[in-house]
Amino acid sequence: MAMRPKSEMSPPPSDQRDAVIEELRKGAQLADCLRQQLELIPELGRRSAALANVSNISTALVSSASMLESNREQYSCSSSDPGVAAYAAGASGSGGGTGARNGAIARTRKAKHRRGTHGEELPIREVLTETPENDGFHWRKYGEKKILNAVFPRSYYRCGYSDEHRCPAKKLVQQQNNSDPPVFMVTMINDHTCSSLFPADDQPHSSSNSATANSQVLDFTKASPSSAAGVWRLKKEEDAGMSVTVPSYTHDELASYSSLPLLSPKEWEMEMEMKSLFSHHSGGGT
DNA sequence: CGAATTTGACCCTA
DNA sequence: TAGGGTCAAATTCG
Repeated sequence: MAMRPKSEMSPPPSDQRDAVIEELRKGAQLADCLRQQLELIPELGRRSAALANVSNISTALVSSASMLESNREQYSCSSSDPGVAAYAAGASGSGGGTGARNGAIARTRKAKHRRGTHGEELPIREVLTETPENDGFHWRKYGEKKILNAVFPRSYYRCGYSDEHRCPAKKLVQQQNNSDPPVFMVTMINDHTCSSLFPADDQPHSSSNSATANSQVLDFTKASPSSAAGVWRLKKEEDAGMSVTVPSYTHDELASYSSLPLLSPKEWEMEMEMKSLFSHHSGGGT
């Protein structure tokens, strides 16, 4: 959204884009079928890992489709005012539905604020997710702030390896609504420079149980119950001996949560990683 | 006991 | 001056 000026984007022809969207949808449906099959795996650890992977694939596909759709809407819309888009985002963004206009203002101001010390643009990605922690990285919370016109506080995380590896990656997590499960807006700031520096067995919390081969995906690092509902839900399900199913959603489901484009490039990257993983040793683990 | 989280204060920007 | 972002001491947790 705030990644590049629209003028720099060169959208594919609409019919071609529709075809791509259709293919992505099919992929998401197939992933869903695969997930149902994976539910039958008896071993909890394996099943959890596989389900998480499939869910990531599904989410990536859905997000990509919605991203394309969102672009189509942008190009078909004559408005070039970024504030209009920000307003649309804020209108459904703040859970109580209050203060949409002010929310838009805050967002605009924030976007300006998020620059490097020398005024350079920071790489920012916004992702809607039910599992804000489930992105495969180790995060350390360094702050929480009640945001004006937002029902829920915003949590501030930085890469857990920011000190050791000088990783500049940061993440802002804000709960969007009070639905079950709640949806979080995750804003990623800066890319990880440490991602290749910590193998699975280097993770401080080996919560990856038996699924060590995929533990980068399953690195549910600790987080406060108040700010990471996804985590407590996962833990709850584990405690109850249930399968850990990271939820995936259809575009319509996600669209009902927010009108924001559902960007998840990180998950896209993860999917690419997984594809290469599967191609190297199909089956991954054992 | 070390690591992670919480939380109020402080700083910076618009 | 208001509001968002960060720091750091205190607290909690494993």
